[in-house]
Amino acid sequence: MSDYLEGLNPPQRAAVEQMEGPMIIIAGAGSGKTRVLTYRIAHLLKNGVDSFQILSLTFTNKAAREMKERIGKVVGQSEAKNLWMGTFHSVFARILRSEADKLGYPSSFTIYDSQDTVRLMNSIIKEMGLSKDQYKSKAILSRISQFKNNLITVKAYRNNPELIEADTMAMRPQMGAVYKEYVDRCFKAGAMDFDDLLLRTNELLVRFPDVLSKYQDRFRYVMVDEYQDTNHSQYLIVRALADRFQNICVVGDDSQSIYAFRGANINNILNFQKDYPDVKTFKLEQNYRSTSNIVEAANSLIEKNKTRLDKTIFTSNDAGGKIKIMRTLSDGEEGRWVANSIFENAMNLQKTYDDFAILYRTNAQSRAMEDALRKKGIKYKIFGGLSFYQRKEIKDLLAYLRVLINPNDEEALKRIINYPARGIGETTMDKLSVAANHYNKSLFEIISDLESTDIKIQGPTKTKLNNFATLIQSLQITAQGNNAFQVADEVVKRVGLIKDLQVDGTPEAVNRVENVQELLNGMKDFIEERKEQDLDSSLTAFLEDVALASTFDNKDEDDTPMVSLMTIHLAKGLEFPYVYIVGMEETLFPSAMSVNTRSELEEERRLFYVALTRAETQCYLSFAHTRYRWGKLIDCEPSRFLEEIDERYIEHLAPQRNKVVANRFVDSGLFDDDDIPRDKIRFRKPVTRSVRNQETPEKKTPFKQPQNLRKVTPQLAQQMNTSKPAQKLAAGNKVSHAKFGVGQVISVEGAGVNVKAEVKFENVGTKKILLQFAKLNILES
DNA sequence: CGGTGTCCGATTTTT
DNA sequence: TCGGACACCG
Repeated sequence: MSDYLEGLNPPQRAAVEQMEGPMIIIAGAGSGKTRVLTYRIAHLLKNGVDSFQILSLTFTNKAAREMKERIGKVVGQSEAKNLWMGTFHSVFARILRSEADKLGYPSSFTIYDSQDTVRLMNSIIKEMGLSKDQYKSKAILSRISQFKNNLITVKAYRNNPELIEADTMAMRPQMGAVYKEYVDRCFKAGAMDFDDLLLRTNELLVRFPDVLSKYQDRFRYVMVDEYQDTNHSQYLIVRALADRFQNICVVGDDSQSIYAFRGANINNILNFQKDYPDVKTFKLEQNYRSTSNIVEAANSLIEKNKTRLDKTIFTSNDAGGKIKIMRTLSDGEEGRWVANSIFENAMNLQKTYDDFAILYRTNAQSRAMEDALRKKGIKYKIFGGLSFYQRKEIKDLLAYLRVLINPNDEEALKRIINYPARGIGETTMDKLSVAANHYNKSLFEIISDLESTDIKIQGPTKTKLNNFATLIQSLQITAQGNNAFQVADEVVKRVGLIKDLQVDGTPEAVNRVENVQELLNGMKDFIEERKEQDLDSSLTAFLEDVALASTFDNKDEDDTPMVSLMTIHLAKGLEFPYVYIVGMEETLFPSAMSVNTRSELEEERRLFYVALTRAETQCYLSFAHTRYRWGKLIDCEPSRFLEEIDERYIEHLAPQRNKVVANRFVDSGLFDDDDIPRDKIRFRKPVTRSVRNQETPEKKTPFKQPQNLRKVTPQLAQQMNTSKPAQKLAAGNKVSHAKFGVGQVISVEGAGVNVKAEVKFENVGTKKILLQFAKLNILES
């Protein structure tokens, strides 16, 4: 019956059995945190708490799903399915839908993803006539994100001279106006961005005490996982909800806080004890995951951080192998070494590729690894990067669906209004925008009732717009009473979304058609799954799921063992027997952006700590002396983090470089035991080299990517030149052109349809002209 | 209006 | 080095 308590160690068990009151579980890496969380919920349920009364917030959808499943195994699936469990964003999106009218939003509001917000910001900056160099949309958006996560509304911003001053100093005096316009436009479009899901929840709870009261009463037990990564906005929500019953349990590890860059506030966990004076604290300090060498190495590293909670991770696991450090000359060699090492380990130790992971600081580093793995014939999968749902063809279809549900969704509408091409161009769109602004209506409202405006749009264009409106309206009718899959299928057919692609026939087009097909299949699965669980399976629900899905939520259909490649951020919460952490170099890891302040550097160190503690059996670190970055070959120095690990736990695989004549490489001094102050060396900027890499470029073999993974740029088959050369044109020829007049050919380049000539015209100067189009008459050769 | 070529910026991490 | 945004021509 309560046998689930048996396998727990004393602190774990104590945490599980503590049901009431505020509590914090400080859970070191690999200390069985998920287990404790799972069992604690099961324990609550077994002790008479209603599953509807438990709210459990996790960091990823995947974590939520897994936990739900595990709880189901203890208490039964039917009981588990009523739990409110999910990410902050998905749980509160759900609540916001049911309360949307209070905030003036439609319950079918759209969730803008980052691509949508960038596009919107671009148009705002353009429309406001601001310089796009001073107002970089990404920078503006991240500033706005900061505001929102700290509950600084437009109004609050305007009343805050300090912020205004700061933005003025940063050459962005219009920041407030941009912020206002952005918020207004989202609101008009019935759209929320990621931050709005939290901000609007706060608004809801503050402005409507009865709503707050309702959810306080409902969620008598609140649990938050990865508490160290919550931002201020999330903090306030949790606090408000738990205020009545004070049954709040947060779990986290300050040493694994790695999301400060997007607003996570490590003080939320550091100060939890101050927020709830009668808090009960539980520390899970025994690591069950890794060898003691790994645990001790990680400990010796994280000790270098000043701001941390007091805890000591220990393990009774075997010592295992030491952390192995490999030094290579180039990033290419690093890749080859990793691939070889994985190959040999898999062979010698009888491991499958699932047991291996390659972790890196930046996505760009994956390329060298991919090349090497591919060459070695090792299967791999990349997490992160462009997700399935971000692909053009998928976004196009989703945009149609979004418009059906919420025609005011401006970004979706702009995306599809002329795709497939309907002859509705920029000029028309500009006119519509102006009208929308003038009449304070959405674009779609204007389009569907052109007559009531004095908009000057010509007959043919008018017809096109009317046709578009009719198409959408009739699809909207289809959308009623049909499920998500049926609607999408209908859209594909009626709109002719994949027609061009099917005709096209290039491998790339075929792939796109397959992707669309896969989305349709995905929708079928979604509907079935949701129905089984008695959950909302509407189109709205599907779109929400997609908007909040992360790369991890892709379902893996291919189960051949593959090496996992991902950024360290993505690796949090995962574990692998063999872990390779690559690119251990200054300015890469720690990132050049993070070495200026202590807190940023400490976050990088925590990131490294997270990376190390992913490894169960063996951990490898590698760095290269040269690396291609920004298309240039640059010199690199070993990361300072390498020498922050206690030597006792380290083994160098390559001869150290101090005594050898390292001719072209300036000695970084890393392995020297000299007395030169480290800073002097470390902060030296890498030198850009002009020397080209001597290695012969590897020939890329066509490679079929596994499903759902980041797409490798399709290698378009070189277009064969079947058409006859347009003209026999050579340098020196005298030619005439209808528009440019007479000139002399300077050079001819390119092949087939791409033949172009550089011609120096007497009157208009030098032009490059594609012979396929331009009619050049040869006057003299 | 639509397709193609050119130029510019990106590379810190993402729910 | 590569992809996206923009300009320009037909």
